Amino acid sequence: MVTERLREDIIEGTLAPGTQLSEVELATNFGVSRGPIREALQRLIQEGLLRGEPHRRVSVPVLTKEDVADIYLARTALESAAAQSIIASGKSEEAFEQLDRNVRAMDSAEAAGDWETVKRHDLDFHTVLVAASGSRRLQRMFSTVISETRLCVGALTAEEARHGHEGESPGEGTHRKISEMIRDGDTAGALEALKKHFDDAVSVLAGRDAEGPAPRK
Amino acid sequence: MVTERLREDIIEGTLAPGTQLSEVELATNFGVSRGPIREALQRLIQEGLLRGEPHRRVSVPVLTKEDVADIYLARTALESAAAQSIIASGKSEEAFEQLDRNVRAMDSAEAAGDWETVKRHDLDFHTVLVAASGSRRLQRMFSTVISETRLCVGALTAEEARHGHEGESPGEGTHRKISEMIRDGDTAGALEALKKHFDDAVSVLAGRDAEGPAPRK
DNA sequence: AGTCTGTCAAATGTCAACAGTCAGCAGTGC
DNA sequence: GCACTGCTGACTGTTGACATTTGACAGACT
Repeated sequence: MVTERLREDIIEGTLAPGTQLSEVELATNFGVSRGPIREALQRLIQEGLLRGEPHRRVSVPVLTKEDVADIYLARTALESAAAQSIIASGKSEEAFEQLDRNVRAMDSAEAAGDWETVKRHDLDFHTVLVAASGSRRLQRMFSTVISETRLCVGALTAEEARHGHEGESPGEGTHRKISEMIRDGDTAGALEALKKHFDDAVSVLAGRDAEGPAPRK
Repeated sequence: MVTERLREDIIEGTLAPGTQLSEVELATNFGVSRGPIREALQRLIQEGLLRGEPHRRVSVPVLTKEDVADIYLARTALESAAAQSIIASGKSEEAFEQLDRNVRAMDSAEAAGDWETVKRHDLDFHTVLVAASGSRRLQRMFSTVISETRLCVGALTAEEARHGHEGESPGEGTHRKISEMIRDGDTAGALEALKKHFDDAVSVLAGRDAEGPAPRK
């Protein structure tokens, strides 16, 4: 339970990237001992939400452009495999049903201008996609990279997202396209749509934070 | 360090699948307190080498046929992505060099009849493949599934492996084929070779342990 | 006889205290 | 003035003991 709260704090951005965390401080803040704190930290380290070296304070990672690209490379691998698996095992129909529900929710949220909800349903869409594959390993691995993704897009605003897409087709439509490709059993098409979706996302995320020439040391 | 020893014990098969582990027992056996033991156990649980529920003893998982198929589905996803990434970023040459070294080592070990060494180089080949992609996430995720793979093939003998391949082309050649496909930049060919390699492996592993009709309860 | 409940032992989750290690800083020598 | 050495402080890694929960066994009731 303490893991959850810490995870939220990291993802929500309450804990800025680069922040160094002290075990005793966290322990007093959460009102528990250092034991549970250590477990939570270790778990989050293995999820990639924290970086930690022996005898050194754990810290919230600062994600470079390379990290962002890497995260989306990993997501491409996982979600492509999930889509292939879904189509290959003939579960396209029920997968589409669940996915479409998310797509519609996303659309209505966008129409209402509720950007936070759009983001949530976006993430949910991809989570549902991987879950529909029924693969425990895929889901386990995905849960870690989706956390890192949330870390990336946590502070992303609607304007930034729109800015990256300037002139292009509206990015939101690609979710619908992906789900329809899966429904139709078009593996190659689904993979292509997924890849394009992720390439767009990377360009948006890399385009914004011109966070200077990362401190060399 | 205690994590390493426990991991080895699990993978080597010293701890039979289904065994229930007690924290205090492990602590006394290793000569350390329960703290480090808990950390090690938690780490191994997140690696998939142990199963654990709250207030319940952790246990070595018994891998069903579905689990084996799932592990190899995950490996297909990861290694396919690695191969694609290697070719796309033009690192085919140096990747081939490293891979070929492993292939040759495997061949010589097989000629010498040293099956354990063959298995080790087999696993190393795939580890090198993923490492050559340069993706930290891919490597991180792969390290967990390769551990589970070692759990699968731990007790696999040369006869069992040969039995599964009866009549087919020698399974070892596929490694060479994969590395050559990567060298030549043939993405589709590499993916196909990988998939075939894994399908063979699954059929071998599923074919052996006719572990009866898994206890229903 | 079968089932249910009360009790008990063992194991896990948690806590506070101890030992070991690293970063920063003052002081000294060149 | 600059670099090196020794020290101080804080933090992590580890330990042993305490509370809480689970699983099982024995006994009584239907």
